[in-house]
Amino acid sequence: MVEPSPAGQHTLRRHNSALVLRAVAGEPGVSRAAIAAGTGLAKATVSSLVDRLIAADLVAETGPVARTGRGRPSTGLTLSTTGPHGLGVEIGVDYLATCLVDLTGRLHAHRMRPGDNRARSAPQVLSRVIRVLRAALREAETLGVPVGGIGVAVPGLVEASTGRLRLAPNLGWRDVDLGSHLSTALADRLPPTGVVVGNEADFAAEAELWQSGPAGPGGQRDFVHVSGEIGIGAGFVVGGVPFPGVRGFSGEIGHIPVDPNGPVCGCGARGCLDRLAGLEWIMRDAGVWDGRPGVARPPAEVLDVLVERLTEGDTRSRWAVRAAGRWLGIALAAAINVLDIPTVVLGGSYAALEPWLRDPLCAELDTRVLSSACGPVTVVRSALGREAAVRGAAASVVRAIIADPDAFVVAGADPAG
Amino acid sequence: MVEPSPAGQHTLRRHNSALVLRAVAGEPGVSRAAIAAGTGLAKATVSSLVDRLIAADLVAETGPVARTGRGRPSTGLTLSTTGPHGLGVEIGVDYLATCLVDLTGRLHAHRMRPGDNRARSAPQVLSRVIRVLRAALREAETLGVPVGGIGVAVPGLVEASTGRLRLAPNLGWRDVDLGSHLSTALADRLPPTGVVVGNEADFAAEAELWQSGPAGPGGQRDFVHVSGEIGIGAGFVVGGVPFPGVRGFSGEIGHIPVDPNGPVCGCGARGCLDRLAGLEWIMRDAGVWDGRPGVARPPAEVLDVLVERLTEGDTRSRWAVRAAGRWLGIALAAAINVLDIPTVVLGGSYAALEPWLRDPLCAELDTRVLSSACGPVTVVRSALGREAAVRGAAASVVRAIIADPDAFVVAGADPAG
DNA sequence: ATTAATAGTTCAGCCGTTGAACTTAGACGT
DNA sequence: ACGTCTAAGTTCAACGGCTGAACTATTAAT
Repeated sequence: MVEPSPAGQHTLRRHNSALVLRAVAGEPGVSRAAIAAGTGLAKATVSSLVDRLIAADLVAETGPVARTGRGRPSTGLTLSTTGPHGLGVEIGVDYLATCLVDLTGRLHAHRMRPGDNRARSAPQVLSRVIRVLRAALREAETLGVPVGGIGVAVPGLVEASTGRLRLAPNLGWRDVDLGSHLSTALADRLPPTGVVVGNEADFAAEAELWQSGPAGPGGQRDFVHVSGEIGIGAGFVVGGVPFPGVRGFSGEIGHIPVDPNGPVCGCGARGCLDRLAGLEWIMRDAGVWDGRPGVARPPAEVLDVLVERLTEGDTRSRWAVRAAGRWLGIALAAAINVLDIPTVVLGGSYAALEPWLRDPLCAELDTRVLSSACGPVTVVRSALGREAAVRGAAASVVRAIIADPDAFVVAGADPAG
Repeated sequence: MVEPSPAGQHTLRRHNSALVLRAVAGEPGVSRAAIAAGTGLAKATVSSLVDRLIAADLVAETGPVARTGRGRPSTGLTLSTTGPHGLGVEIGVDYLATCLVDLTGRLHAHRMRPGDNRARSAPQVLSRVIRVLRAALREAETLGVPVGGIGVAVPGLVEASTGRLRLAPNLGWRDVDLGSHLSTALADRLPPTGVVVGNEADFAAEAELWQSGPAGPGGQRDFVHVSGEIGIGAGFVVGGVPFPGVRGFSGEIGHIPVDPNGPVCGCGARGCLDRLAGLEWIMRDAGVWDGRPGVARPPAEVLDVLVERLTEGDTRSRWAVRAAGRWLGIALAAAINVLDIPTVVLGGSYAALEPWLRDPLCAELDTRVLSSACGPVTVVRSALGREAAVRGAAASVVRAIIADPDAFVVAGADPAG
């Protein structure tokens, strides 16, 4: 929704600060003059804004030299690497991951702590999350970098307005008020932006957007990022901005009915995509894993075994992945007909399976997406691995700062000076 | 996308003008003082902005009296009924409709001209559209009301960036540059806002939003409006704003695959919703119409026959509509899992069938929408009939003016003064 | 008639942006 | 080595829009 608030002079500053910072982020090393030319702002304005951004340690000068040709050489500007960092946590089904990224998106610290979270109660896991976060905050302190905010990725429906986790089937959680719980527990060290909770698939999409630079994956700033794991989720990016849906529950493509009379899914419905193309079932169908679904997860190595067999040409594995590709194509055709986002990024474990998923997937998309008559649906493979969600959680903090730096500028200007 | 343009003082005016105008639109009869209190702007600012809006004839004073109690009585403000009007045209499969609405959304003139457009070539239909538009413009002139812009509703994929109609299966058209064609043909009488082409389902959703007041249907400003006719389309409204998708092709729920191995649809794919729950097929299955699909359309009265039989309790009709309701539920479950818009408005011919569609539809939604565990999906019936699309086309013109009046204010201030 | 209360206007002041003039700093040519 | 040229960045008066306080206008209540 458009903000229904009055606009004053400070609104201009805010808007233009964001504009300038975005220019710096989009083209590291730009000069003030180039920003002025690119944005349409006057040189004087850009200088004034840049000074403030430098004072807040969001932007840094790369040094006074940057030879171009004739005339006074320009002073390059970049996002400050000593500015506020984003701290990301992912509460996975069988691990806890953290990472720290700077304003440019570069990874500074990454930790992975295995351990089945389904075996523990929500409070147990939460106190572990708090310990892990405190450790990460300490680590940032020893590294000498300030933490701007914390992003928390969870595999479930997160209410955007409140930060409550409403439903996490794979964790077996319901109605956990993650946002305020973590905020109060960390009240003594709460970073400026606070704690933002979100869905892992949405964060993964954000990481993809970040990783692939300002142009986005495949040169697109609009894409569907599919996180294919045990459960299948999607994150949407429209015009370079995440689309969270009304309440934040968008992207649950794992529960699109692709075969209305098909097998029963864990959610109780019949023929959900999760049940027909989820990693667990692909592995069962391929015969690379014989665990019962939902009881214990296939270990990460099983994916490697599957890929190996696929490479060798194993018929059963190939058949299983082809079938999954077709079902995925049907679900994505539904999603694209609904949303009109003609680029698909295969992420998570699907990235590794892309060579074998691609053809059956594209075949379904070509016949079933109405707008494919007006231009093909592009399918690309994610550049990021399984750490996409954590990185996205951390990056979302940083993205929020870049999208609206002014609050941070005035807040940061006081203690800095 | 967020606009990457610099913000100056004029941007403030623009934003705040829209803010004030929206306040007037949302609560007809408000005083300047109430607007100031409601928006947070200073009284002086509101006065200044209102004066400009009155000068541009977007706002009118209702007369200097409006007794409240003690103190100086307030001067009520409303949207001007003599201000710019929106002219809407709908190119239906077997009719051409026009209408004229004022800033408040009230219908001033409405014409319906039957005639099968599939029998004619696109240029033939276009010249007829131009004649019809010229007639409507003359009529507006004799009524003494200015026309602010023209909205054109078409049953097909319209490229938002260019106004080109890329594909209209039910008309048999491909790649018709409606926008620029109409603009040049009407160049001598082109209204300020020009010509905007859009999908009929999107416009219908916009009409629904308008009709149901600032709160939206069912008190929601987020909903999926389903236009159920021969083809099934949907328009999405998120936060009170239409969601057009990346290229403007969103909402093609008629081609969601609901039964991957089902019957072949006109688009070539198998088991599309159109083929299983489109009006033509409901009528065939119900036995109220025996025309061959796609050859000639069932006349409008057939719907009345169907409704009559349903009311009488005819088993075959009820069975056919129940089946359609289930398929529709499956498709909408997919859409809602993707988009997270938990309110469905049944529009078009589906509005008349709502009593019989409702139960099977809701049953599917309850089991198949993952987030239904966090709150039920609401299903309501549209207040508007089949004229929703034309009205939406006209209303979209007016909505654009209200959303960004400033361009109109400065443009209108010159010739007015 | 006086007082109280509310609506709307006027005006000096503040703030951010702007464009022009100015300063800075290196490259090129002789 | 020196002056000239070019482009980057800064300074400053001016402009436009918002604001709060003071002021006027208009009605009800005492």
